[in-house]
Amino acid sequence: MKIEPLVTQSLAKQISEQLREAIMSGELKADDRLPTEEELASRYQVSRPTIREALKRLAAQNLIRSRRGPAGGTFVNRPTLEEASQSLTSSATLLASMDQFSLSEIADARHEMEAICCRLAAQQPDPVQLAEMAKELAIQQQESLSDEEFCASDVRFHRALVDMSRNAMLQFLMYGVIEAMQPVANMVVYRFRDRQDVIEAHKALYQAIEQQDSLAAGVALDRLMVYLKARFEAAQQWKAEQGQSSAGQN
Amino acid sequence: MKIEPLVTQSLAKQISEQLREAIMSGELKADDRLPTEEELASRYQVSRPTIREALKRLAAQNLIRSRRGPAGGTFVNRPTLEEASQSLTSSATLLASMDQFSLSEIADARHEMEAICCRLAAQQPDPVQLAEMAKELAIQQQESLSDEEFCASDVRFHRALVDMSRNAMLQFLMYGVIEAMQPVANMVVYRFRDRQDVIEAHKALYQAIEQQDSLAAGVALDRLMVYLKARFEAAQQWKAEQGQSSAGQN
DNA sequence: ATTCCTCTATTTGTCAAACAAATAGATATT
DNA sequence: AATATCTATTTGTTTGACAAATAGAGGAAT
Repeated sequence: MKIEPLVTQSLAKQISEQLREAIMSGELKADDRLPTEEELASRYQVSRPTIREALKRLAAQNLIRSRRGPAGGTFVNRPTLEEASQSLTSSATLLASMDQFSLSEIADARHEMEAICCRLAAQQPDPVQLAEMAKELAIQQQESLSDEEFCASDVRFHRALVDMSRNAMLQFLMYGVIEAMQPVANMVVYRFRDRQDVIEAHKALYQAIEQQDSLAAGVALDRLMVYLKARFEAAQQWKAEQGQSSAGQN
Repeated sequence: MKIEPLVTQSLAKQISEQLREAIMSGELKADDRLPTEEELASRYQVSRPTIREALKRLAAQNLIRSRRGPAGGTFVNRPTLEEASQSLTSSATLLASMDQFSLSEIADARHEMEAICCRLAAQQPDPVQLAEMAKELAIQQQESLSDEEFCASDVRFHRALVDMSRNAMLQFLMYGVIEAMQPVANMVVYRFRDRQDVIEAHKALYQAIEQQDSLAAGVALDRLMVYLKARFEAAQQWKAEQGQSSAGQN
């Protein structure tokens, strides 16, 4: 006689799993409207709060959205690369904050992966993204730029580079990885001299890709990444020391 | 006069965001116990169902777990690489199912990224993972193996390779990417001859890494990946045709 | 004294019924 | 014809209650 483990999971969890399957399998397509909460409740033979908990689980994963009113209801979301990347970022940030991996590992992974993008980009650079990079390069040279704005432009510059890889999966991953480094990047104080160094590296990167010179692009990226990694580590150490001393003061 | 958009978000969403912040910032550490639902309700001045909805959102993201009874309650989860990779997989699968990117893009991304892992692994191969790879290699040569078991062993083989990169961030990403390809991989029917080809490539890969020959490892991986990609595309096309004809029959 | 059982208090899981708030569409008014 | 109002529908939130699991305390039997 085989004893089955019964279903001891909460009803809400089971229902949300079922709906999730339906969405993933394509049974429920983007922008499809789900039955009303009341109808779902009667169909699953549970109460409305239980249905609501199930729907909230899905909403937390950005799989559905809800609107009130007639013609309102619950609809299947079309996931965007952007949102998916953000959830990847938050996973990575969480893992990092729980010491599952270090920031230097993130930096190394980014370095390696961006090198791929560099190579792919240099193979057939796209004028649109090239123009984007040039634009950000110009922005970065404005001396009045705040540190936040400089970082934001830096992110856009690298995203344009990633876009040129013409591979959406790589984009999805890289957006997430780049984003995951922002908290540290924003901690770095860019003095005038530092910005100049970064901009020079960006320029070299831009020109190499424009000229379809993957080798030079790789070299320029290496230079930039090694430089950034050193800055990150310094910033992180500084932060650790601050934490130490302030902890000591308490 | 500036009109602020007020807070039109649902209470549950706001609360879950606040708790999420607390977890991410480290204010709430792993295995910490949250206040009871009732206490949270009174603290936030909302009803218990609202609190529950907020908690369910977090539960859906694997950030918390709940147990009934005294000494029960809601606890902060320690996220694992494994779980995070699974959520990455499901994001990727979802995006793919919604045509945000194609399976060939996933395959290409995996190819490029696994090449990185190969290079890193060959730099300083780890005996433990090498033994793991050898073990899986032996398993794959059993002729009685079912297709599913062959695929599962294939996954473990590649994961061992990825582990040798000694970079947890790359592991996290690669586990997800490899997993994202499984639905297609499982569709492929491996005839005897095909398995032999795959095993040969695995052998070459294993030996190259063992001998710290990154170049040879790269070549072996290229061979394997090109081969697999061709098989995947064939399987995918076959599936599309099946869908077409069965759709016509209905 | 030790082991086992039962009982109890605590906490999450589920339900029911109701009202609030938003909103699209119909209807009435100017 | 344009605008304002009403109404029906649907999600958002509250209250109150009971069910189910479970850790720990206390008692009974060996």
